[in-house]
Amino acid sequence: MAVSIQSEKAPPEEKNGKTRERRNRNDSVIDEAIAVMSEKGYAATSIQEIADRVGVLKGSLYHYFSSKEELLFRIIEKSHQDTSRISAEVGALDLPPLEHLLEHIRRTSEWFLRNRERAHIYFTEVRNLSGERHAEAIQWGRMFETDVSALVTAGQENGTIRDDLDQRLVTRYIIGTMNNLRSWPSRPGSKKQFGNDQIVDAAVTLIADSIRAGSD
Amino acid sequence: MAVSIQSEKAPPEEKNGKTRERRNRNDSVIDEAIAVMSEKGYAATSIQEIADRVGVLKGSLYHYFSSKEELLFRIIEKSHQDTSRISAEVGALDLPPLEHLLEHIRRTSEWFLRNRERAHIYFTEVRNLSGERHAEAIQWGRMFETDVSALVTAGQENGTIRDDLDQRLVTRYIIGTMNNLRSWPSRPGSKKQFGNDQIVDAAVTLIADSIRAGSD
Amino acid sequence: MAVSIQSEKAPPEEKNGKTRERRNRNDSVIDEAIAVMSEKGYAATSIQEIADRVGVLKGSLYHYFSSKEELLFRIIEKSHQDTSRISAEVGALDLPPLEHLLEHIRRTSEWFLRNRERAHIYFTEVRNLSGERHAEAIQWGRMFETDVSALVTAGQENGTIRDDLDQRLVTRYIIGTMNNLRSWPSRPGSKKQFGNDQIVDAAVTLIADSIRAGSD
Amino acid sequence: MAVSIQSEKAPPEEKNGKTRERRNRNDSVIDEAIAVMSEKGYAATSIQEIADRVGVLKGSLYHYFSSKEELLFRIIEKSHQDTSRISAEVGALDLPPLEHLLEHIRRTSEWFLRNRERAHIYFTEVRNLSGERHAEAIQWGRMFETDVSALVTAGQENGTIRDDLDQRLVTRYIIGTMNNLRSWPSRPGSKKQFGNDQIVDAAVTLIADSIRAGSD
DNA sequence: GATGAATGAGTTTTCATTCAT
DNA sequence: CATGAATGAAAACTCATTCAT
Repeated sequence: MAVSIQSEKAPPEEKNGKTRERRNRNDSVIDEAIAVMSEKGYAATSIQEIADRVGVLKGSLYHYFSSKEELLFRIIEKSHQDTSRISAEVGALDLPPLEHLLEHIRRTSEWFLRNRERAHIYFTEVRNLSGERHAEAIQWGRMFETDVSALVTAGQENGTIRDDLDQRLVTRYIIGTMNNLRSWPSRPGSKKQFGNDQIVDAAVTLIADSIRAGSD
Repeated sequence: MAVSIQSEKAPPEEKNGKTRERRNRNDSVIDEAIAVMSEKGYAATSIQEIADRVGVLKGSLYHYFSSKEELLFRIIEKSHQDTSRISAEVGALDLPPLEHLLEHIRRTSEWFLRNRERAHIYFTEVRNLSGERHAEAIQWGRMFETDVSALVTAGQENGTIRDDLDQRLVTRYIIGTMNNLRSWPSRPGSKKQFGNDQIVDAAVTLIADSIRAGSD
Repeated sequence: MAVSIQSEKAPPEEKNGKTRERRNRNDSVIDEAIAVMSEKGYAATSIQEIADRVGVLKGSLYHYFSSKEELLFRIIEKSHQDTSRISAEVGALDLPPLEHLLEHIRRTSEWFLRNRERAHIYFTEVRNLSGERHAEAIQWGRMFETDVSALVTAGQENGTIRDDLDQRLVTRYIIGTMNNLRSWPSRPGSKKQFGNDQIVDAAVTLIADSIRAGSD
Repeated sequence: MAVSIQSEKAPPEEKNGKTRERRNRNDSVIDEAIAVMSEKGYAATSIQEIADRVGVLKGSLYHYFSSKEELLFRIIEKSHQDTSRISAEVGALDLPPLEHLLEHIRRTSEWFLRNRERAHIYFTEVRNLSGERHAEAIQWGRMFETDVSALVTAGQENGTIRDDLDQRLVTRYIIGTMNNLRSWPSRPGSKKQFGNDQIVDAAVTLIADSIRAGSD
C-alpha cells in the first residue's frame, strides 16, 4: 500500500527574465533551507547561503519566516506531522502488535528515505531550538518513541516479540536503526547502489529477525 | 576480557604542583571542548565557551591548539586511534569471521559507550573539517567501515552470516546500530536505567540474531 | 473662555460609507503615528508598527505620506499651526503685557495638555527632521520663543514683571515649565489625580508668583 | 560648598602612532556614547558612530559593554548614583525643610548643568531600557521624585511652603524646572550667555518665589 | 604561559521604501 | 486604494584569531 505523503522539491521553474518574479517562493525557501542545513548543519548554515540559492537578497527571506530558528522549527514540525500521519494510518489498519510494528517501521522508513534531508534535520537539529519551540519538538520526539515503545510492549505481552531484552532497549534499537537508514548506501547514479525499497526490505528483515520471539 | 584503552575525563585532582597543573590544563582543554561540542555541535560551540569552562581567557587557548578546526581534528584523530587499536587487538585474537565480528562490535561498542561524547563528535562532525584534515578523517571512516565490511564478507563466504542481504547493507546496519548506542537509555542516577555492559550485551545479541545465517 | 481648537483623536465612528472611511483612515494614520511616536520616540517607531495599528499593510501607508520624515513633519507642523493660532487669538484680546503673557500661557498650556502626545513630539523630535524641514521647524520653535520673550520684555519695561532676572532666562523658565506639563500627575481613572484645568491653574499661579515684579 | 562629583570627559591623549594603543578606553567609550546619544537620542545613535569617535572598530566596543542597552543603563546608573549622593550630602546638613529643598535644588541643578548631556539622557531615555533594567531605572526615578516630594510635604506642614497647591503638582513643577535647565541659554562662546552659576541662581530664585508660603 | 584589547569579517535581523499586480 | 514581495542599506552583535605586554 503506497504512502501518499510527498515532500519533494518544487519543480524548478525557469526564470523568464522579463518581470520581477512574484510567485510564492515559500516552498523554494524551505527546500533550499533543507538542502543546505542537512548538508552543513543548522548552525553552520547562513541565511545568506539560503538566500543565494533561492535567488533573493537575504533580507527578503524574512518575508517567509521571522527567524532562522523559526525556519528550523517549521522544517521539524512538518516532519513530525508527516510521521504522525503515517503512524495514524498504520494504526487504522488494526493489525496485531508485531505486524503493526513492522508495518510502522516499513512506512516510516520509506518516508525517511524519500525525505532523507528533512529526516536528517528532524533527528539531529532539535537541540538548536529554544524555549517553547524546543519543548514542543522534544515532546514530538517522545511521542514518536512512545508509538514504537507501546507496540514493542504489546508484542512482548502477546508473546510475538522476545522479552529477554528490556522493552526500552529494543525500542531504541529500532528507532536508531531507522535513524540511520539515510546513510545506507544509496547514492543514485552510482553503479550498484540500492533503491529505497531494497533498503527498507533489508531493514525490516533485519529488525524482524532480531526481535521476534524465539530468536534466542 | 577488559579493554585497556581509556579516554575518560581527567579526574579532578587537586592542583598539587606546576607540572600536574600544566598537564591537567592541556587535557582540560580537550575535555571541555568535547563536552561542549558534543552537546551543542561543533559549529555552535564558541571558543569563548570552552575558555570559560577551562577557566582561562579565550586568547590563551591558542597555546593549546592553533585553530578551532585543529582542535576538532585532534578529537577525531584520537577516536580513530582508539578504535583502530581496538580493531587491531581483536584481529590479533585470530577468531573465525562471525566471532571476530561480534567481538569487534562488542569492544568497539564498549568504547563508544565509555566515550559517548567523543564518539558522538567522531560520527557527526567530520564535515566541519576541511582540506587535508577532512580527507584524512574521511579516510579513517572508510577504514572503519572496511574493517566491518571485510568481516561480513568473510562470514558470508564461510556460511556463518546470512547472504540473502547485500554485504554493504549489513555493514551499514551494524555500524549504524553502533553509532546509535549513545542514545540508548542510560542516564546514570536514574532509577532503572542500564549499565554499559547491559547495553552492549543487548546490542550484540540483537545484531547476532539478525545477521546469523539461517535466520530466515 | 473656551478655546476652540481641537486635535483630539478622531472619534471611532462606525464606517458608514466610502467617504467617511477614507477620511477616517487618513486621520487614523496620523493618530496612530502620534500615539506610537510619543510613546517610543520617532527613531524607535517603525512604519510597520503604525501600519499594524491602523490595520493596513505597511506598503499602503505610503499612500498617506511620502516618507517617515514627512509624517513627522506634518505632526509638528500641525502643532505649530495650532499654537500659532492660539498666540494670535490671545494677541487679538489686546491685554497689557503681564495679563497677555499669563493668558498666553494658560491657553497654550491647555492645548499642550489636551494634546499631550502631539505636544511631546513637537518638543522632542524636531532633531529628527533634516534639511529644509528641519530649518523650518527650528524657525517655528524660535517664533514660539519670541512670542513669549517679547511679552516678558514688555512686562519688564512696564514694571509688571521682575527685571532682576535676564529676560532670556525668564523666557526659558516659562517655556520649560509648559513643556513639562505633560508629565504632571494626571492619569485619568486614577483616584485622586488632576484634571487639565487644575494643572493649568497651578502652573499659571506658580509662574505668575515667580515672575511678578516685587517678588523679591 | 562646592560639590565634588565630576563626570567630565577624559583628557584627549594624543595617539602617538608607534604602538597600537592599549590604554583603557572605558571612559572614552562612555563619554562618546553620552555625546552622541544626547545629541541624536539613544535609538538614532549607532554603535558604529560611537566606535568611529572612539577610534576603534565597532566590534571592539563589545569589550566595554555587552549590549547597546547595557551601555545606556550604565550611563543612567551613574547619573542616579551621582544625584543620590548629592541628595544624601544635602540631607546630612540637617537644614529645615524649605532650606533643605532649595539647597537640594541648587546642588542637583549644578550637577545637571555640569553634566548636561548625561542628565539629558537620564531624563529622556529610560523608556529604551527593558525588563529588569527598565524596572530598576523607573525605581530610581521614583526615588528622585520621592526625595523632593517629602521635602515639599514637610515644608507645607511647617508652614514655610504654600499649601494651596497640591504637593504632587508642586513636586512635578520643581522637577520639571530642573529637567529643563539644560536648555536654558548657555552656549559657551556665544557673546552674552550665562554661566552655570547664574542659571542655578535664577532657577532657585524663581522656584523659591513661587512656592514660598505667603506668595498668594 | 597568560592576558585582554583589538581586529576584521562574518552573522542574524531590521526597516524605510518601491512597485507590479 | 491596497497588497505583499522584494530591495538595499544599515543595524546590532558574534567570533575565531592575533599580538604586545
